[in-house]
Amino acid sequence: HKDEKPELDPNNPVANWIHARSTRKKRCPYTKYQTLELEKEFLFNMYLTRDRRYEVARVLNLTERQVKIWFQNRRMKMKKMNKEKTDSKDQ
Amino acid sequence: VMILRSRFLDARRKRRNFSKQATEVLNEYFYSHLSNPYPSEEAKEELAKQCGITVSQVSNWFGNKRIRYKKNIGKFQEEANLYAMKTALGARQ
DNA sequence: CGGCGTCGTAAATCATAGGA
DNA sequence: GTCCTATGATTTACGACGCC
Repeated sequence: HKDEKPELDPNNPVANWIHARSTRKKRCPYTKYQTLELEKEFLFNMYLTRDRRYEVARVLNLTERQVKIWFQNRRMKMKKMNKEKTDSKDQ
Repeated sequence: VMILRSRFLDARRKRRNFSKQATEVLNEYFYSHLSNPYPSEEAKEELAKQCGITVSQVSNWFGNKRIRYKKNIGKFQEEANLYAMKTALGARQ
């Protein structure tokens, strides 16, 4: 018989998996205050203007990149919550 | 009706470990796709149906399983062998 | 091209179920 | 009930790719 799929290394099943780069910043949980303020801002508007992003980052001592990503993640969370709500209603 | 609804919501609020059969199904998929344990959306839906859980829960399960397996392959060796054997036996037409 | 959008995920962490 | 580990869910941080 033949090897149809490239089973690269049976001793290394993990070799082909997705791996985070070593340069990735370690996850750093935000404080209650930071999260609360971010939630308040999200309630005000789900999408940030550049000025608001700068201001929020400055006040919470986060980078603009962190604030941008927090909003992206928060929107995905909202989407997931809405889906679960409609799914349970529609059975 | 309100009682049933609230009971249902309460049941959802408390985390429960998945049933033995559900875990069995998920592990069978995981170990039979060990070189690429990333089920497609369609596969996730099928697994969710078989296990009686949501697609999100299937995604969570695979995410947790991949990282925990990778972090300590040795700890899962026995389990891996068990499911490899099970798959091999089942594959004999 | 740059930058922000979503989507799917890694990895760490949280919360607590469950069993000794 | 206490202690501990396993397990399911949530939280940061990216990579890949899309649109404008």
